[in-house]
Amino acid sequence: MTKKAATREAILQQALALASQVGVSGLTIGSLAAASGLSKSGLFAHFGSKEALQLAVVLAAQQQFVAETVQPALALPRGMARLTALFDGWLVRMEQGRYPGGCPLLAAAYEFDDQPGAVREALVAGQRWQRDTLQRLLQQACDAGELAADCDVALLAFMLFGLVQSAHHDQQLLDSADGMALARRGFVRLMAMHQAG
Amino acid sequence: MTKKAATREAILQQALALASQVGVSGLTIGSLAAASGLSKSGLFAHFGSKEALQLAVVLAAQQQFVAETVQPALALPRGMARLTALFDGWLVRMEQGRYPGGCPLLAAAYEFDDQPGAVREALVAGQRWQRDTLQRLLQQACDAGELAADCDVALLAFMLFGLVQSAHHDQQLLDSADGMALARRGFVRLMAMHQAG
DNA sequence: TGCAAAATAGCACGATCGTTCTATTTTAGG
DNA sequence: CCTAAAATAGAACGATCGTGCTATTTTGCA
Repeated sequence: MTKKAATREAILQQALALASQVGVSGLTIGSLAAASGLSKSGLFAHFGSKEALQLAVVLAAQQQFVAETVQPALALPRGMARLTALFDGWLVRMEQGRYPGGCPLLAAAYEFDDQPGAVREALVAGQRWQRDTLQRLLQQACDAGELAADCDVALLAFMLFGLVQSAHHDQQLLDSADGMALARRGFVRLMAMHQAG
Repeated sequence: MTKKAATREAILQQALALASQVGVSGLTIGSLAAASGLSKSGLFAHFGSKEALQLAVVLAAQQQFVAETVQPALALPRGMARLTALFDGWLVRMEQGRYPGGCPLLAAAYEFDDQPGAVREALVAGQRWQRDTLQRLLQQACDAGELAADCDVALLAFMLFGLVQSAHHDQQLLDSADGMALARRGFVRLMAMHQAG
């Protein structure tokens, strides 16, 4: 019983690395089986369908992001400390190349935005949660008096997410690390612009 | 001789619509042939290989973007007028759903960032040009005294591109038109922040 | 340690992929 | 209008796709 879960976990790790390079929809039972050292049918039995596999991959990516980047930030005190940790952890995560071919979730958003189904639903839910989290942390910084009380948290969350996307784009397509520095400068500037007082 | 070009153009239009939904790498000779009313081999003869087809699709998308959004903006006087026209035209373009499944070029950036070849090269070149253009227009606004002389045009271009990506993301994945309004508010705020004087 | 159960392999299937070849239709120029 | 050339269709190829089915191996428990 524990073997199945362990194998499944190993498959999903391989799948995440592979999906970051060829996309979640570019994943193939055959190639993933070869990468995992399993037979096609042996791997297939773990999921039952390709869509179930894709869904499992997306959920695994989301859980890893939360566990490795969001949770550590939430351990810090509310306000700018927590907010900065989340944003910077996000950038560090992609800077260090957590996945060889870029963030699988950002890529999947583009792949599945026109493909109705469980995968798309999971991506939407994850994205909503992420945006809400960002917004909540911004609001906490306002409440703590570290950001202006009247600042537009929805807009700020929107712009911070834009910084992350631009940084990802620069790193993955343009092979330029400048994006990270630009994103950090953008963050500092946005925060300074909405400082309390 | 003119027939071939016309058919090729028609194919590429179909291909752009299709690629915006399934991605440039999700394009299939068979499905594209069916959508174009041609036979598989008839269509294939126009390009010679799948990679050549993908490259043609990307180049067509780039040319359309330049012709339909960049050129009109360049017709306006330098400075904020031209810059605003470019940014707003960009948003209007996606707001109106120029392609049914979102911008094929943004999606292709995620698909091909790990796939070396001519397609990736074309995407990189196009992206570099676009970023340079944005930066140039920002610099013109500085030179015209409409933006602060010392403002960081590289960072501003980076952030404006982030706004566009966030808006696209919200519209395509979250089915939310709010992203457009947020992007416009972000633009206004960024410009106000760097106003001269 | 032996045995039911769980996990995996092997094989086959229809479908579709990109591509090549040859035949047929359609086009444009003399 | 006729005809060489251009454009398209049709059929076939090996490969790979996702997915069933049945055997075989491996596991955990009595």
